[in-house]
Amino acid sequence: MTRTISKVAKELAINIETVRFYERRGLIDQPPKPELGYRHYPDETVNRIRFIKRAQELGFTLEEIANLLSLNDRPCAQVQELAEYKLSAVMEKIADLKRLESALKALLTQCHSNNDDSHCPIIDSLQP
Amino acid sequence: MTRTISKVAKELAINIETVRFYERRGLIDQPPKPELGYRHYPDETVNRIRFIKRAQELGFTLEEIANLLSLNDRPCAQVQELAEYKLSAVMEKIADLKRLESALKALLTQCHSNNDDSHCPIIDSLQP
DNA sequence: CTTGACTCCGTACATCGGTACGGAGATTAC
DNA sequence: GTAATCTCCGTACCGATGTACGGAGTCAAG
Repeated sequence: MTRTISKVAKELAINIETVRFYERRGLIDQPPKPELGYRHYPDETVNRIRFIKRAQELGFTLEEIANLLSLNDRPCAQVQELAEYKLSAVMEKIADLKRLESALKALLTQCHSNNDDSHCPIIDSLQP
Repeated sequence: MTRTISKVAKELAINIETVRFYERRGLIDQPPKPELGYRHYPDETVNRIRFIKRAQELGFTLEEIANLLSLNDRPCAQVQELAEYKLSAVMEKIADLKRLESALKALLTQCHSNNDDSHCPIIDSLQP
């Protein structure tokens, strides 16, 4: 059951280089190099990378994920704190984007009621 | 009325380096260097940078802004198209972030009804 | 005239999350 | 046994938007 790096990558549908990158970042351990042959990767590594990928989907950065991994079996309160911080960042970003959405919609509305194609309300709004 | 680069930067509350960066990117022209002394920047440059900054607030990238600038006095339809594309990107991003928001909120709710601090539902949810 | 502030220019560095490359050695398939 | 594939390792690069640095020239105030 020797799982070389390419097996890991295939299993997780990621790039070999990404696995190495996570090793360099200290997110996963690099297994020892045997006297003969290639390194082989335990289940734990695969599970850890799955953890990383799921946490990424929740919007955590690799640095925050390193943090989460080190908190494993640590106070739930600390994990909560990180999640709450992330939630507030997400909510703020949503608010920003909604403002942007409104501004763009308003400008487009102006364009739609404009019948002079050689002159654009959006461009006007950007002028000094 | 000589406006050197630092005057431009101060007037717009940006960095000198940023002005130079926009020159390198071709977003603004670099004024000719006089035989004696420093370059001086016309009103037009200041206005152009204001345009750039406003367009950035609407979420356009520098590349898109270069596009907008070149469209100045061009068909409104082309500007609209860019704005519509940008609007749809913004809306998609909002939808993504809302999904994320829900997921984080759900996890935090689980944490709040958890009374064992040494064990965290969020961490559990990330495990294989 | 000297000192300090400003400009000019090219280049390198920063972030974030990877991706690409290249050469040497190891392994596997036929 | 030989060819094709894989691994290992270090390093460089991507895109986006700047920021920082260093040395030489220039200007302005006292």
